[in-house]
Amino acid sequence: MSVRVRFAPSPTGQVHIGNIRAAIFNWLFARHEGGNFLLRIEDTDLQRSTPEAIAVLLEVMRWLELDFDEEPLYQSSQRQKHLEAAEKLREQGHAYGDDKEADSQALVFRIPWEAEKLCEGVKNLGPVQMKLHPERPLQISHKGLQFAGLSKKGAPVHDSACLAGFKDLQVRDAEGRIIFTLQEHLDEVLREGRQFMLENAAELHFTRRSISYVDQVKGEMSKPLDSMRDLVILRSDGSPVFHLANVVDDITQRVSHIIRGDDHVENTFRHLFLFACLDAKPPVYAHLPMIVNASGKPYSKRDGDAFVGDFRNKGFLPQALFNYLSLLGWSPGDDREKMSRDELVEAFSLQRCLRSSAQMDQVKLAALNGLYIAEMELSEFIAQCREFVQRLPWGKDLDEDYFRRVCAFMQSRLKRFADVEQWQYFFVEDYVKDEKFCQKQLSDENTLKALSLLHDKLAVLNEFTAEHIEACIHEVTSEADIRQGRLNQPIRAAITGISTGAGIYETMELLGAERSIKRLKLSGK
RNA sequence: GUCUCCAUCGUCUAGGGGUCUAGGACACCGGGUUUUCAUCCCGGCAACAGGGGUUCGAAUCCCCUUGGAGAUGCCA
Repeated sequence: MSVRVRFAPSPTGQVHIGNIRAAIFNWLFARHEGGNFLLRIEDTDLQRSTPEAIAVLLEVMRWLELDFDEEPLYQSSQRQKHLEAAEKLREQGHAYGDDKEADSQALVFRIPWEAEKLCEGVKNLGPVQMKLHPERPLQISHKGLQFAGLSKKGAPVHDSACLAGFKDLQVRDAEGRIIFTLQEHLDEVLREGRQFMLENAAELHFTRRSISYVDQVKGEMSKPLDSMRDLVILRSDGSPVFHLANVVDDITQRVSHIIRGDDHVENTFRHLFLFACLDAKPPVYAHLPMIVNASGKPYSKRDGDAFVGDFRNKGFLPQALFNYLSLLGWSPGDDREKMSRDELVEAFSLQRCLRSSAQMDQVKLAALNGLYIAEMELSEFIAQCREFVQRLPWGKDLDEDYFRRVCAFMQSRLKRFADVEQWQYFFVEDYVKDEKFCQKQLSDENTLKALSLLHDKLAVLNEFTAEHIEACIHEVTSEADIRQGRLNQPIRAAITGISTGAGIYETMELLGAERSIKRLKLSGK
C-alpha cells in the first residue's frame, strides 16, 4: 500500500506553529517513504475561510517549501459526499435523528452495538460493575444510558454513555435483585426505539469492551466503550460536522497515515468506528505531542507570537525554522542538530517521535538561525538585510557600497534579520543609545580625559585602520594610566551607544575617521 | 468530576536492564584576549518528580502517589 498523508488545516488567516509542525512531519514522512503529501483545505467555516486566508496558508507552505503532490482538496466541495455518507449510515441503522426539536435535521452516529463484528480493535475486557447514585433514575434507550454515577467521594456524577458500552447489561437494585436485563429487550430498544426508566437502579453489571489501535508514536491506545458517547455528525441545519467530513475526506483521498496533533487522540477512537461503518479500512494513526509556550502551557492569544508569519517577520530563515521545528518532539538519535532537508528526510521516522510535549525556545531557534545566516552567500545575505533595513525609518537611501561592507562585517554575528535594527549607528548620527550604559561608561573624569586624548591622536592619524587605531588606544591607556582594555567599553559607548557589537577597532575603521572622531569629541563633555 | 495520555539538566534532547561517576545542543558562568564584542575555540555549572516492587543489577520493566496536558460541543 502506498503511503498517502495529508495536511488538513482550516484556513483562518494565520498558520499556527503547532499546525505547521504537523505539516512538516507529514511532509517528512511522505518524502522519507516515497509517498504522497496531500493538502486538504477544511474551509467549511465560510465566515473565516476567505480567499485571503487561503492565500496566506498557501504562501506559508511555499515559503517553507512544503510542496504537495496533488491539487488541494477543498472540503467545501465535498459536501454532497458527506451527506451521502450520512444517509448511508442512517439507512444501515448506524445513525439516528435527534428528535429534540421538530424541524431538526441533526443526525447522530451510534457507536455500533455489534462493535467487535465491525471493527478490528474491539476487545472484550470482561465483567465489571458500576454503582449508581439514586438521585437520578437510570434511563436506557437506543441513544444509550443516562444515569448518575458515583465519584470517589460518593457524590452523584451525571453521566451518559453509548449503548454499546454495556454489553450483557444487568441492572440490579439496592438489594442485589436483577431488575432489568438488556439482552431480553435489545430488539425493542434498538429497533423499536423503546425507552426504559429504572427508578431503583443501584448497580450496573456488564461486559466491558474497549476499542484500541496501535499509535505509531504513542504505542497501543485503548478506551472503554462505556466512556464513549454517540456523536453528532449532522447539525440541526443539516451541515456535516468535522468528524464526518474529516473521515469521509480521508476515505476519498485514500489517506493511509494520519499524522496529527495529540489533541485528536480521543477523536481517533470514534473515527475508527466511523471508518468501519462506512466500510473503509482505517488509516494508520500517529499522534504528535503538542508544542507549548515558555510557561509550559498551550499557546494562547496572550502569547501572540506563535504564528509562522511572526517568525518570518522577525527574520528567521525558512530552513532554520523547518530544521528547528523538526527537532521538537523528534530527534535523529545521534547528536546532529543542524540538518539539511535531505538529511532530515533520510533520518525521519515516526518511531523516533516523542510522546511528551515540547517547549518552544526562541533563543535556541535564533542560535540555529544564526548558523544558517553565517553560511549564506554574501550577496543573498545582503539582499535579505536590505529587505529588513528598508522597513526602518533610517534605512531607506543608504550608500550601497558602505551598506555592503557593513553587512559583510556583521554577517557572522547576526541571528535574526530583524536585528539589523541595531546597526543604526553605522548609518546615522541620531542613533538610539543605551543611556544607562553610556552614562556608566562616560562619567569617570579620567576616562573622559583619555577619550579626549584619543580624539586628538586619532585626528592626526595617517592610516585609519583597525591596527593603527588599536595602537593609538594602547598609547592613550598607558599615558592616562588606565589598564589595557579598560578604555574599550567607554570607546564603544562613545562610538556606538550600545554595549555589544563587533570588535571596536574594526567597527571604527569601517565607520571611518570622520564619524569616529566626531563621536569621540561629542562624548568628551 | 470522569476518561485518555505524558514525566531525564532552566529549555530541546540522547538513552530500549549492566558500557551511566547519565552524552550532545541552546542558555548561563569562566578562559583564550594581564577583563572590547553578539563571531570563533576551550573549559565549567546543571537532570533521571517521589515511593514501592521485579531483578544479581533499573533512568530503562510493573504498581501507587504527585504534577502536567488533552478530551468530555450541533468547534476543528
